[in-house]
Amino acid sequence: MSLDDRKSAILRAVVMEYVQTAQPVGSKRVATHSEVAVSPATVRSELADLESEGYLEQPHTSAGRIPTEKGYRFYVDSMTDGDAIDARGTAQVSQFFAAAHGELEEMLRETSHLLSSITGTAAVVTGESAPAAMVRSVQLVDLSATVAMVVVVTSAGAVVKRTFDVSPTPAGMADLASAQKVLTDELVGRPLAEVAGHSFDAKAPGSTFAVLAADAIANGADAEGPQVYVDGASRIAHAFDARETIEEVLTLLEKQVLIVGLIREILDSGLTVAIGSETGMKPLAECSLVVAPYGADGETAGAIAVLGPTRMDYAGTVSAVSEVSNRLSRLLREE
Amino acid sequence: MSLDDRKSAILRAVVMEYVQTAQPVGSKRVATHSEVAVSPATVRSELADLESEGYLEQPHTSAGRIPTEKGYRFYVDSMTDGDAIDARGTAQVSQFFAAAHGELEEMLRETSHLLSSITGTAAVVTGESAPAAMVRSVQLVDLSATVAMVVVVTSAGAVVKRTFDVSPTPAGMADLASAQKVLTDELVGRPLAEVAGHSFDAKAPGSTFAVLAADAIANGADAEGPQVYVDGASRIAHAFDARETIEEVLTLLEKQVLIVGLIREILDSGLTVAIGSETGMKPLAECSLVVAPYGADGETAGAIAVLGPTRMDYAGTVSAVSEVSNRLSRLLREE
DNA sequence: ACTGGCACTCGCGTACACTGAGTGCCAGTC
DNA sequence: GACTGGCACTCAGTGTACGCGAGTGCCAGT
Repeated sequence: MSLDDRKSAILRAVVMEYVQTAQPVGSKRVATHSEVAVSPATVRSELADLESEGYLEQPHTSAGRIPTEKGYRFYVDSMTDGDAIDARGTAQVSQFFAAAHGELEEMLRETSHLLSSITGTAAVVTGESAPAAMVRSVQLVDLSATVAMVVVVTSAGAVVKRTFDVSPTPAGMADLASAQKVLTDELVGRPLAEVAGHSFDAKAPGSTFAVLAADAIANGADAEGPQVYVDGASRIAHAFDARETIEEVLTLLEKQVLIVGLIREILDSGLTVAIGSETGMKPLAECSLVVAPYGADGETAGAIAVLGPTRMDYAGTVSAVSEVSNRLSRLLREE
Repeated sequence: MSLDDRKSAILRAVVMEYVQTAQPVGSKRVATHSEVAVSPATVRSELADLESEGYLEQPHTSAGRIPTEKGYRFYVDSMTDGDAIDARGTAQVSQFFAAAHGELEEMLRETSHLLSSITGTAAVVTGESAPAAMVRSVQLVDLSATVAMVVVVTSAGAVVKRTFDVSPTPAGMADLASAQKVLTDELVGRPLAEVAGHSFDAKAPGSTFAVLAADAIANGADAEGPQVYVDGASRIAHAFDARETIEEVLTLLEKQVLIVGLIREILDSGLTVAIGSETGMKPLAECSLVVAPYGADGETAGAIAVLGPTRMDYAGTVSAVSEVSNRLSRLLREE
């Protein structure tokens, strides 16, 4: 099934040319602007073969060829690391991570911005999914006579907070304090996910409060899910001409439904490229998604992804995503 | 300067018709589809007057009229509360606030979603700007040997967190605890803004830590600014046909530069409608912005806003924004 | 003061021819 | 046998011409 060298070179040339110009590319162009040293007529014959094998298609008879999904897929699979060299982007990434400061959430937000600006399209970064983290600290704060708030700090430095109604039980500051002690004693060091199932000693002072607080946190952790940072959504408007497509893609980004599939995608494999229908989402028929996990010590902390048109610079994007994912992982490891 | 009754009625009819159909409206249409009971010829004469006075314009000679900014402005100024009746929207708002639960940030996020879905365009909600809030609780958490985190809960239930490097001072858990006591004693009840200028008693145990933590918080509060929730950005793609416009507006929403001007806008006045160039931003030449403050007890906690095309349903949008702002304020007051 | 009528203006859609990029195929060459 | 130049063919895109129709401004009549 693999193509001979010349076909492969021609296909790669077509993809690269099309990505750059957004115009169907013809035999003459390939013959001139690539390392393939044959005449247009020969190229034409090869192009016809590639088309019949499904790697290319013609918008109409008298036009050049554009890659099909299969064509892109071949191109991506045949990419070597040599394609990835992009000094400007790498420098930008290095600079960014050198200047990175402590706040994780803030940094993830900025990471999405970085990725978007390097790749020139939309970027998505997901944060650590809450349930996996350990409880490091629990604190109760009374906000009013009837409402209190429980604040949990996790091992990753994330904060989960949740208000709850204390009116059912006659409240007092002392109860709050003892409830906090109960919570601290029993929950610190355990995974956040276990808070839901934890049973408290009903006799301990303040345990009624503690239960309320734990319930609140458990509900909150379920409801919230992982943090998601999106940047460069506006660049989607640049990539397509059909307003309808733009709207659909933006809606998807906004709903953050995307990331569900996205996270599943990278569970086992590492850096993944999904092209068009491979994303499994109808509105993304004309999009490609480059995803990579990040995390320290084999643990996946989250994912970074770039969403762009199928007609995107795969070499540059893949190298950018890969670079960012590595640096991000290293940073987490050092902390 | 005010228009006579008939001119006014005709102008209003043109605006409403144009908002609905997006087509330039001609004399015949006005004569038929409105309460103005005169012949098209008469309407034509009036339209010509309105045009020469700058309320309307013609895309080209043989087309109908569309409102100018001045025309929209007149329409908005002449709106009465009677225009605002929209049972469906009101019901939706009521239902939303009846089901509202405690978490402020979460609720503001959902509020932006609500506004966007009622009005069918983009919505922006800003949260309380941090510096104004009171410190309700301070807690220190050690994350690693060299990094600690300070978590401040404010009176509004917001959480400000910040990591800082403790390596300069030989650390110990005991110091952390006493630093926390110092911070709690000295800061609770004060505005967050004053944390920056606060001077600690250098002799107290843990005061070195306390200073580091306070600095971290002060820096963080400066850097972060108010929370901003944007929803329905994708709907912008629906409103314009020029990809360029879409991209510019989306970029603006993304950069959140918008909200700076927006907040200034509503400082003194209450609910405000800014039409086209009135927004003071070039990319918003074809947009209008409906802004209202919300907050309890005369204190402005934040702003809610809707951003749509100049050709928008002002009556419906204004009533929705006004309704949401009122309900939100009431909710805050009750807490 | 309003109205009907009329000549006029233009954007828009259709029709049509022309151009040019690109193709497939074939005969000729190395 | 593989490659190439040449040729006829296809067809999107562009420009021009033209009729249609919506809408206008103006004017004379009520």
